[in-house]
Amino acid sequence: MNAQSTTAPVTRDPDLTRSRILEAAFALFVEKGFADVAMREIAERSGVTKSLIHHHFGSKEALWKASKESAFELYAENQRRDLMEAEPSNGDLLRRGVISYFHFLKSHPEVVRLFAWAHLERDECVGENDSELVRLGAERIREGQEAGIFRADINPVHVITTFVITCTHWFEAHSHHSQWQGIGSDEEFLDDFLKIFMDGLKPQTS
Amino acid sequence: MNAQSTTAPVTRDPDLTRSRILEAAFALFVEKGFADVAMREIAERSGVTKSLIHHHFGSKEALWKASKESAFELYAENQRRDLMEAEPSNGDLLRRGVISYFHFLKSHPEVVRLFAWAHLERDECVGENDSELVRLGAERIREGQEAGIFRADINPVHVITTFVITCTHWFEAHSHHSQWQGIGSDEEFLDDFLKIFMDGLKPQTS
DNA sequence: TAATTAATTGACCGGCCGGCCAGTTTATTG
DNA sequence: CAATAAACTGGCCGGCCGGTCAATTAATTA
Repeated sequence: MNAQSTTAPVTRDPDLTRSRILEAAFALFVEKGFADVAMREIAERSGVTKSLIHHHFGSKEALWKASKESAFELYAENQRRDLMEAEPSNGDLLRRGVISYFHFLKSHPEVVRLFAWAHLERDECVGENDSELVRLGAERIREGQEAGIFRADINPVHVITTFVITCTHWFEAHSHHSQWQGIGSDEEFLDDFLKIFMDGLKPQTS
Repeated sequence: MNAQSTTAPVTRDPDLTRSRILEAAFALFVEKGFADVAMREIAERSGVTKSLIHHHFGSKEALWKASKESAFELYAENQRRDLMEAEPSNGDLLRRGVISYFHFLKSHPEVVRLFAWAHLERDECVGENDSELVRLGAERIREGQEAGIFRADINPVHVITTFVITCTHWFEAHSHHSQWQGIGSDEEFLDDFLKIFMDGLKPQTS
């Protein structure tokens, strides 16, 4: 036990520091949005000086942007995997896609909330980022339409939009409709939505 | 032209003042949310002193609450009218309800945004306020199910939830999906959604 | 009209905001 | 090992924050 043993053995790891800051900022932004988070809070939560945050990220805005980007990475990674796995093009493909999307959102409420904050500040990069994914999804729908699996009188992009919107807002406004008498659980709602959605997409006889 | 003619003829109207303050606050809260609005801005916009706002409303939080309530009044008034007009119970009733709801949101973006802010701060009064409306709507669906107009294997509340969620999020996340290549106009999306929704609700043969 | 009440003002408060800067300490490099 | 760069700290800045208060002015009441 030498003289220095009382002070922590200070070893530096800039990458770890950076990620710790981002992690803390992310959590706070998710919870309270950009305007209501103070740099001081982020500093405290990440166990780091306020100045050090500026050293690594430059400004609060930059940190906010980085948070949004890391949320989108989570999102995009999952979506890409979904599209890859979706190779076997049986009729059930879309159904499984919706279920997978729903459960991704359910298990990643941070992403849902961060996107919601971004929407309110009319952030456009969110849409830029996943437009390619939507394009791919819509292409699959179009194929299904040509194969006679889905009705052909609907814009394929609107098919994707419909289920994306429904899943997203189900979780985004949970505090709202969870108070509605008689409303079911996540799974029960998903089941009912899928009945309407999948049957509504069938080629209509009449 | 007497000596006082240069100074404004100061006549007081507390009610007008109050509503001017609320109007300014409402607009700012809609645009930037609670945290990012300063009392000073509200004062400036309404042409009134900051102290006077406190005199009339007490605090920033109270003004925020008043804004949310006035948004809900707009919302509820419209919904009630919709339900009243919906007396003739032909099969087309639901379709017209959805269309009406969609156009209400389209013409009241302030309401959409204020509700979105409220969701993010996990405000629960929004849901409390319209749960009665949802109950009435769900009752209509249930009647339709008993009459054989709608499929009976779905929770009526989920039918209401599905279209409310879709319409709301369509406008809430406009900045997001408006960037998706090939997406249509408001009306085109509504048409396509209605095709899926209405046909998905029909009693299924298979 | 005198007295009381309510609307309105401007100056002011402590406290927090994001950001900066001059330093110290550790790591890297030559 | 010396020198340079990078990580990191604490203290400080001007400015804005929501809120208060005493004083002034207009409306109401007796």
